[in-house]
Amino acid sequence: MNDTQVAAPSAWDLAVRPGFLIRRLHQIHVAMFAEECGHLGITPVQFSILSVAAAQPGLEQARLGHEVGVDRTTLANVVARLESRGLLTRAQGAADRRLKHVTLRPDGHAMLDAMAEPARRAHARTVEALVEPERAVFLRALSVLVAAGNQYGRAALRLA
Amino acid sequence: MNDTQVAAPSAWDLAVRPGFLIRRLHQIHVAMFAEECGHLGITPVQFSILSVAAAQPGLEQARLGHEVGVDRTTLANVVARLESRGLLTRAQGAADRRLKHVTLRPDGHAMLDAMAEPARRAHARTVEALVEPERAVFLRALSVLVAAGNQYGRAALRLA
DNA sequence: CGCTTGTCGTCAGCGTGCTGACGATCGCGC
DNA sequence: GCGCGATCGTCAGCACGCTGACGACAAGCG
Repeated sequence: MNDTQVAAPSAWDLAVRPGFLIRRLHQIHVAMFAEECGHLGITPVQFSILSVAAAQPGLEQARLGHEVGVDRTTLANVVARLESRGLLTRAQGAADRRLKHVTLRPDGHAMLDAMAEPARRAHARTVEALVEPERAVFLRALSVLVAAGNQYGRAALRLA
Repeated sequence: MNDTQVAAPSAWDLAVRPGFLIRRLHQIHVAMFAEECGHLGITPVQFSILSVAAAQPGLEQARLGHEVGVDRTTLANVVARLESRGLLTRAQGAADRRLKHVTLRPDGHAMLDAMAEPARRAHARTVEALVEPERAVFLRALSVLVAAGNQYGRAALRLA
């Protein structure tokens, strides 16, 4: 071990800090997603929201946020953008008037269809550099870490 | 196999999309980092910039951005914040007057010292849920993916 | 010398993600 | 019925990260 004194910054290279690598990989994935899907003007988060909204029509914003791991404030912004583009609608709840139910419109379904193939490519390319035994291990480890840390932040997933 | 028609969104669960997991893990790490270091008012990106600026005093903004994988526009914002807090200085270059050389001030070094231990904990906790053989494999895979995708986006690392 | 090309820092603008706060509403206990 | 706490959506404000554009400057070329 070293003296706790030794804080020589180059000794603790950025490239070995897990959080640093995760941030960079996220940037890389977003760039690849933009390359594949940019012409459609949809971001990864918007794609996730459309996917869940298609699978569970009428879901209210709070639950939708839990499904996609998006903070309710952020979700309101993103959904507002998608609504203004005519991809979905927000309807105030009848039983509980606090809720706003989100439902895809035809353009939203069409967008999902158009995105299926390019989005699949973007996700595949993100982990393409790993050869097969490692890739599966990596993705499993990723799932483990996300499940373990799910309670952190405002955007905890519902996790079934 | 399915008809390409079948776009049933729940069939392609969010939780198996690599990019989705990476985004969530990044959120989780940021939350853990805030929990450990929030009282110091420093974010992960700011910590990376301070680290590199300490190791390579006088580095200009462009190179600094390449070292930390931060777009030059974003870097200008972050550095401006750190400067306004007195943690570093920006000095216009003498030889090349386009450049702005970034150098840590004493408060910046003190901040790095104060952050060393909590930041180390935040990074460790991010991958804590993996037991040892898998953790090393995961981190190596992360490095491989970052190296492979480094050229994407505006924030490519210099990679030695 | 002047022109072109390229780099560096900056700006405006947008999207994601967080905090802290607020009004509106619901459910519970009384 | 009424108040109390909890929840839902929203707002203001801030930090990252990107695009496209711009002025300032450097370096190469004719």
